[in-house]
Amino acid sequence: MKVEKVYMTKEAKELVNKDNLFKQSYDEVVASICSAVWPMKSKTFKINNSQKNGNGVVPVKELCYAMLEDTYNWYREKPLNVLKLEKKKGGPIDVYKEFTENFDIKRVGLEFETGNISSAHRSMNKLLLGLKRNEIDLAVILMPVYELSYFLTDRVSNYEELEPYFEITEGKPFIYIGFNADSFDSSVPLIPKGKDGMSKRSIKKWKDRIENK
Amino acid sequence: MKVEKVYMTKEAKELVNKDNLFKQSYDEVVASICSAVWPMKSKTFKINNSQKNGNGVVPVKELCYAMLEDTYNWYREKPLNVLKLEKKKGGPIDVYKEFTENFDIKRVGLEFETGNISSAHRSMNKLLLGLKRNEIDLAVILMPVYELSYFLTDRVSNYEELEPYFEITEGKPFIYIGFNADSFDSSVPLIPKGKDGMSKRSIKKWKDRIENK
DNA sequence: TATGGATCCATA
DNA sequence: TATGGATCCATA
Repeated sequence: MKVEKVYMTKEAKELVNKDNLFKQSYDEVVASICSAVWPMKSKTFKINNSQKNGNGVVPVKELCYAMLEDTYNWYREKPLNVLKLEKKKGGPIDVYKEFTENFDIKRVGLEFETGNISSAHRSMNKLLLGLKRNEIDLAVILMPVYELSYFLTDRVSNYEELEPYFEITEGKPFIYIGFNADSFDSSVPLIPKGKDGMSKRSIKKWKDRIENK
Repeated sequence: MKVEKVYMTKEAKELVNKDNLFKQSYDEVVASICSAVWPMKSKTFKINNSQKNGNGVVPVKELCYAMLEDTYNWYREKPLNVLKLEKKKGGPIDVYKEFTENFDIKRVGLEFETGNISSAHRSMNKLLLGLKRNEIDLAVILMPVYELSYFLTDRVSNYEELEPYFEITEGKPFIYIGFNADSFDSSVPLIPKGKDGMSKRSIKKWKDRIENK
């Protein structure tokens, strides 16, 4: 996969340009999404472009998650304290890592969005809440660009459709990353839809880290 | 239907409490949602509570829209200029009215949310964008409370699930209204799902108003 | 039961 | 084609 479009708010640019830990977090996210391939044995991500909305989305995230968790030690499903402690409703942040150097700690929250585009708005709002409550220091949203989403399940999140709303996060350290397939090829297998594509790899959850302490 | 939970940001309270036009807009929304009934000939809204997620949602909005449009002259599908003029992606605001008195004009945007809860986040963000660009002066979101949503299509928007995110709109004039059925009754018909419930009533669109000028 | 998601629909 | 929505799924 390749990164095709990136938008950083002014605040995010500052962090990434001037701080090594934030720079590292950004680089890890980019390296992880770039590591995704299709078909499984391929060295690049080729998408079957023979039919609009022909491919499912579930396997798309697998290799990226694997690299974030296994290579870079990010954690999955970090609950927001604001929701947990105040007994409010709401689920965890998708992917999370604390970068430390001496006594410095930088917390980065990432949402990998392949759900319905409306779901990307919830992700934005969740990350906004995390920033507002000072539970993360940088927010990142990863999603397909339009050109790729055209061949995935109808109405999945895509960079271009969320773009008009980027300005809502002005003043906050927010990064939006749009990725695309490396190539389009009508001869590669379609990515299966439904549960067929579910991976069984056990995920590296924040909860488990906490409990094992 | 009855209004069961209401949250107004400080800014919204000020507007509604101190300004007759804003007060009127709020009253019209409340009167309209309260006018919804089920079954069709009934005088109140009775929901079949015999099975979780048993009822569809489409017909729920019909009477409310009808009253807003026909009795109170609200318009449907008002495009945001920020999206239209700047050629950005994005659809219109669901319901809209300009209240005028002498040279005073108050613009109210309303989203009636019965889609997936994630869709309510998009509605929030769209209204935020409208406020930010000074295209509306007050934002309102109408949705079922949890107790009612339990008997509607799985995962529809509900007041309680959006509630933790209300604080994102702090500092903006925002009103959240949660409505509930008047009673629960396992003998009334289930509200049909799918296209069966579609009404054919032609809606009062902002576009048409503009074009008829 | 709670929550993020995946999928396909209806209409303009 | 574009966009909001409606519906049901998978997992904890």
